[in-house]
Amino acid sequence: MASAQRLRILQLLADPQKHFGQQRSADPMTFGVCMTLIAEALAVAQPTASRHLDILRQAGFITVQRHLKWSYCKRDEAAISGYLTWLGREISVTLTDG
Amino acid sequence: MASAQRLRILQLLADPQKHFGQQRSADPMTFGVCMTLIAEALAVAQPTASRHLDILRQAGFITVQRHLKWSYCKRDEAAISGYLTWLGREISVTLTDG
DNA sequence: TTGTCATATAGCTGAACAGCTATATGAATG
DNA sequence: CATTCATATAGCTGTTCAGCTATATGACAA
Repeated sequence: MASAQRLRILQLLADPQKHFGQQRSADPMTFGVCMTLIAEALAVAQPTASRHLDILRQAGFITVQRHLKWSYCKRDEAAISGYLTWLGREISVTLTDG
Repeated sequence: MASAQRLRILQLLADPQKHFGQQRSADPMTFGVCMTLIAEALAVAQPTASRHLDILRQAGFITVQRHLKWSYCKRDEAAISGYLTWLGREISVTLTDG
């Protein structure tokens, strides 16, 4: 699931204030970040970002919350860390704390 | 780096005794597992397995030790768990112990 | 109800990838 | 020195994937 671009999205969303502080419609920390800003940050066209974000959503790594005309994307921390734990078990590694 | 087939190889090599107990030329636990047996276990042609194993070796996840006419593959536990730790930091997750 | 804006979908293209067969290499054996 | 066997390389094919443009959708604003 984790292409380089999708990892990058998860990285950006880990610090919304830093990367998306310019968002005016809603607080990026509380509500999440709208897709257009994410597309800009990745420097890809809007449909490209839309597809990446949809895949992340299907995989459960982000939630997408509609409000007015925007879709706000936010990390699902439990799902992300759960995935890493699963991956560690899958290849029989005892993870060290990060 | 981690395609499904390459994850599968790491899984198989996590328990050499169980999956490659039939290896006669050397103890799979101590020396590693030869490529032909891995190809059989994956049910792919020998060159296909050879490429996967070379990629795993380049990535540092396995070591390949030549002895007589065989190449014995073995997990590099430090590299694997180091990778997972790196991945966790990369996406800003504090890993839980597995 | 028309226009505008954010997002989604359709459909295309080129690159990367995993599989295969055929063949080369290199070491050990007869 | 020829043969055999494990592995590597070359080269092909079909599939997946990430990007794009064009266009549809759906909601709010005028």
